[in-house]
Parts: sequence; structure tokens; C-alpha cells
Amino acid sequence: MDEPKHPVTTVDRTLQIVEIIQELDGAGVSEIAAQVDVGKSAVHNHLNTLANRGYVLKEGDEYQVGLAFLGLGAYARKRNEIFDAAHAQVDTLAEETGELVNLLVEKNGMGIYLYQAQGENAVELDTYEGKQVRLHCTGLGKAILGFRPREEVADILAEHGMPAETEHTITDEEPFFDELDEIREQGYAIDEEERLNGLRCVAAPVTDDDDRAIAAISVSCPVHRVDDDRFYEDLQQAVLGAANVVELEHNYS
Amino acid sequence: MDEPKHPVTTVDRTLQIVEIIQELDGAGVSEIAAQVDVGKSAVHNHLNTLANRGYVLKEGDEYQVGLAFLGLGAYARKRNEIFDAAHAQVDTLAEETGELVNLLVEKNGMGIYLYQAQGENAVELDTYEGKQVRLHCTGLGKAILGFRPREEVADILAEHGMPAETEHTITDEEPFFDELDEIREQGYAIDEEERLNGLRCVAAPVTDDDDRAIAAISVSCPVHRVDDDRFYEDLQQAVLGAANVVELEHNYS
DNA sequence: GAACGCAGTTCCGCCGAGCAGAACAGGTAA
DNA sequence: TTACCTGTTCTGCTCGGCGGAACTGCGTTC
Repeated sequence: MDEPKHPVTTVDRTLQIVEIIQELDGAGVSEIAAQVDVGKSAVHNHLNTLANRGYVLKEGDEYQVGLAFLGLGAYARKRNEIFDAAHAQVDTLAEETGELVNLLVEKNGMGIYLYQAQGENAVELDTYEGKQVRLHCTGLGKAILGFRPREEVADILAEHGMPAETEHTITDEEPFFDELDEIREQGYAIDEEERLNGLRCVAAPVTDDDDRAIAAISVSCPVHRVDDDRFYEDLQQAVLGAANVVELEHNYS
Repeated sequence: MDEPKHPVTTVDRTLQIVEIIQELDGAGVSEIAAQVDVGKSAVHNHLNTLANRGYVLKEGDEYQVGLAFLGLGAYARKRNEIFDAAHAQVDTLAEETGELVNLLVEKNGMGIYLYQAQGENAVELDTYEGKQVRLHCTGLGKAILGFRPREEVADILAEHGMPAETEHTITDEEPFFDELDEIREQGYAIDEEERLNGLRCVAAPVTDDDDRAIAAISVSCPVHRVDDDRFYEDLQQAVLGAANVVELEHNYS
């Protein structure tokens, strides 16, 4: 999305306010006003308008994100038919592996986590359902881009850039395209601390009839706990299997 | 929430727009403008501002609810610790019974569906995660109110009223309180077509250490398919069992 | 294939809604 | 008590959101 020609600043402000509440895990009027750079009376009016519809919740002297967002969020998620096909598979994969399992889709060149399931030993990460990430630095993103036309990938990289998240992030186009070729060949992607230090992932794409990726599934685990054997054998196989089941369910039903 | 003293009409309008998109399952600018009663240029500006942040998505000539809401919604849900404790139980209950299983919490005197899981034969309803309902007309709501101080219940009823949803809805305080007494005694609530014709539910409260309800779990099924034996024996037992497990998990961990 | 009708988008000028800032209310700490 | 935090209410100014008209571009229809 390019910048709107005539942005409605009031709307931007409201969204910003809610996002700040989320970020701070609950906040008061003054606290928010300081961050948004508007007077607290204005913030107060926004909050009360939002509260009236259940979009924020007043807990004493602190405001919290309201559950009304869940209605819209769950609806938006359900519209992706891939979610229905995948979420049971993601659950069982998490149970089998005991690790953190993710489902990612691409929207406007960015990756969005559609669903997560925690296994017994799952790592705690900064990811959450609905979170947006750049595609170039995650196993999930690379799995998707590996099964997209090279031209489209170039457009996405041009639009969103390839900033380094860790010292292992691939930040140049050329090696990145080489990596994508390899991913396409082997059918899965590996992320070795490219987005987060200490974290490795195996990710497999979910493709449609035309071999175009519409989503990706990954297992994330800490580098120090999972050795190469388990990583490249068990986990890789499990992820590929799950992705395959989802693919079948999605394309032929 | 009582009416804000100084509502921000622009915010209201934006939320209204998004809700309309959800209701219509995607809509165009003109279509929305007709319903909100503002010019389409204004609607257009709102939509583009929202789209810029991922809160709506442009699909050709039609706008859709964006996944950015999922981030806030999932966050809001996760803040209710009861969700973590309950959601696996709700899943297994759905699988075991094959029916629709719901998890409801109370916020500001209204019920909000926190989570749903569909079993194999689950009915398709008008409920969805994040949906708000009045407490007096659902099994879930009654299960919660049964384990709340009578005074608090009276306040809630006074604030939100007791409109009839079907011809079976209880619309007067006195019989309602009698019903709550019974619910408290037997430990579960029954809803026989009180919110929706043709639908019956068994609901059990999840209570905290002080025997105060913090949530409720229910199984919903069509009246014509489930006979009394299965309803009052199998389902009731299953729901009570699940609620109990959740209770333990929530209160002692 | 010209003409129409419908969509979304852009532009502009007016006026009312959102804002800042001050005053008020309530609660807590020194 | 005093001081200093909150959140809330109020008022008047002004700037941003709005309506409405103009523009664009895609399908349909004749």
C-alpha cells in the first residue's frame, strides 16, 4: 500500500493509540498522550469512543486492548481458506515435535503469521498471530518466495528492502536468489539465525495447483537444544509431511 | 460503558466502516458510503488510511477486513489467562462430542465468545469468536451469572435489559433468579432454544477460588438431532468434566 | 466502436469536529 | 495539610474531514 493521498489523521491516531496500548501491555491516558504527541484530552476522547464499542477496555486507571478486535481478527483469518485446512495439522505437528509451529501467509509483500501452536518445549518468541515480518529473513518467507516467480520476488524485495536482522541475514539479492533456487529444488527452506539469534527453523511451502506458494509452515527451535540429526531428519520430514497434507486438503476438497 | 462525553465521530465512523465490511463479507466504496451515510470520498479516505496499516485489504474493487486486526485480537484474547487454560480442553471436548463447543467470558456485563471449536457434526451458527451477546439468553451466560453475587446480576440485567430472542427466552427477573438458583445448585445451565430456535446447549461455569464464575464452557447442538438421554447424560457430563479440568489448571498452576 | 453507466479516485473550498490547554476531581505519598 | 500525581470535563479556536463535483477507467449495451 502506498501512502494514501488524503489520510484521515484521526484514524491513524486511534490505531496508533491502540497499538501503543498493546505494546505497553496496558497504559494510562497520560502515558499514551506522551507517546502520540497529542493532548491527553484528545487521547481520552479516543479511548472512550473506542471503549464504547468494546475496542478498548478500561481496567481501573489503565486501558487495555478490547476483545472486539477478536471479532474482526478471527473473521479476517477465517477468510483465508488455508487456515481451515492447516490449523489442525499445525496443532498435531506442534504436539508431535514439542516445538513451536507457525503458519505464515503473504499479504502485500509482507509475511503475516496466521496461526501458531506451541508444543511442550516450544520456545517463547516475539512472534504472535497477526504479526507482520519481512519475507527475506525467515524460513517461512523464504519457503514462500522460493515458489513464486522470480520477478515477483524482485518486486517484493525492492519494495520492502532486505535489512539485516542478525549477522546471518542474507542482505543481497544475488545470494538470496541462489538460496531460493536451492529451496525450490529441495522443497523446503532453512533459517539458521537469520531473523533471531539462537533460533533455527525448517519451513515448507504450501503450494496451489500451479505450484505457487500460498502459505508456509515451519517448526522453530533453539539452536542449542536441537542437533543437526534431529533437525534435518525428524523435523524436516515432519514439516514436509504436514505441508503436504495441508496442500492436499486445500487443493482437493 | 456509558456514552462518551465527547465522542470522536471519525473514529466511530471508521469502526463502523470496518464492521460493515465484515457484515457484507467485503464491500466497495459506494456500497459502504450508502450505509454509513457519508460521501464516498470520505469513505475512500478512511479505507486508504486503514489499508496503509493493514487493517483493511484491497482486493480488486472490493475492500476486505485486514489481518492487522488479528494481531490485536489474538493479543486481547491471550491476556485472558483463562484462554490458555481452556483452549486445549475445548478442542478435545469438540472432538469427543462432535458438536460445537464454546468458551465465553464476561466483560462489562456482556458475554464475549473467546474461543470456539467445531466437532465433526457441529452446527453452523451466527456466533463467532469475539461476538458479544447478552448474558441472560444463553446457557453460557446463565452459567456465569449463576455463580455471581445476586446484586451484580441485578445490575447487569438492569443495564442491558432482558429482551426476548425467541419465545423461550426468560424476560422477567423473578423467574430468572429462580433459574439461577437452580443452576447454582446443580452446577450447570441448560439453554433450550432461549437464544436461537432449534438450538439447545449445556453450559458449565469455570469458577475461581472464591466460587465466582470467570468463564463458561458449553456444547451446542440442534434440538432435533440430540435426544434427552445423550443431552442430559453424555454431554452434560462431558462439559462438567472439561470445565473442572480447566478450573484446576487455571487455579493451581 | 461510440455511448453510456457504473465503479473507484482526485480535487477543492467550507464549516464543524477534534484539538490544546486550563480547570476540576479524586487518590496517594511525603 | 500540601503537593503532585492521575483521569475527566469544559470551552473556544482552527485546521482537517467532509460533500460534491470532476475525472478516470472498465464493462455493457446498443
